Amino acid sequence: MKIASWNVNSLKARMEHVQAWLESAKPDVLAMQEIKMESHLFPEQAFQALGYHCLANGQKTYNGVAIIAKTPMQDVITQIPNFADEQRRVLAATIGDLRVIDLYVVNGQEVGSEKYQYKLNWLEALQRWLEDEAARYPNLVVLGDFNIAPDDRDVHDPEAWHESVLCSTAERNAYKRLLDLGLLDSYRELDDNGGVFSWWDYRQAAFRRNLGLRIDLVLISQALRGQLKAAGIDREPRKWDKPSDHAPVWVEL
DNA sequence: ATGGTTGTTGAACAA
Repeated sequence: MKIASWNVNSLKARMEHVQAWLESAKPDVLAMQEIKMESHLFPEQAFQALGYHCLANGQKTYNGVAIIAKTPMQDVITQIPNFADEQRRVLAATIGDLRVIDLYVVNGQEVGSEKYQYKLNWLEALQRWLEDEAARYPNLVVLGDFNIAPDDRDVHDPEAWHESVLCSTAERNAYKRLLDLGLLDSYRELDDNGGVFSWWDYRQAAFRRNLGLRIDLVLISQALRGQLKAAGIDREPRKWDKPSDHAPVWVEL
């Protein structure tokens, strides 16, 4: 079973890329972030034609997450419980014997900013929710755009990024607390090497120069560790014309 | 070099 995550940076702008990637990679589940459209505009029929069931949790202009899956989805949650938030950033569903939680973590803009504080508050609320989800669902997959590079191996220039947003100690500690719930970074389980990234800025030819960060992650619960066959980051779509700034990341269970 | 690029909405914001 192949499960993938992709920050598409506008599904309207990226629909052709997503369709092309689905036809080549053939994931059973794809969690998307930054669909940047309201739920009723989600192109459900086009995905159904490719054999996918659809769930969308969108809003106008910004944010928005969606999950498509080859089998039906149940027990859907579209917001972090007990956390007032206008922004559409989470989507959870049960798919077969898996609980899948799609996240578009707050970017945070700059350390010390209001948006950074919102990010830390959001991560704290996420932690409380995932404690419940982890207790309820042993077979848990938490994936998406985490907007946190877990450690310096995930950063092209750790000195330049030292204590800046996406790399700060407070963000990394919040990430570590998520792992303390019994979650594993599937990519790191199978590859210790640095220099492998999932996001490259559009500016300064960052992709060509591999000036990136690994901020798109697929976390799996320890109960699923024995089923982990492979994990990867597919750089190909980042080479296409008018790409998303993120690459799809995936696991095979 | 506080630059640069892209997407959405209509000059500014977010990433």
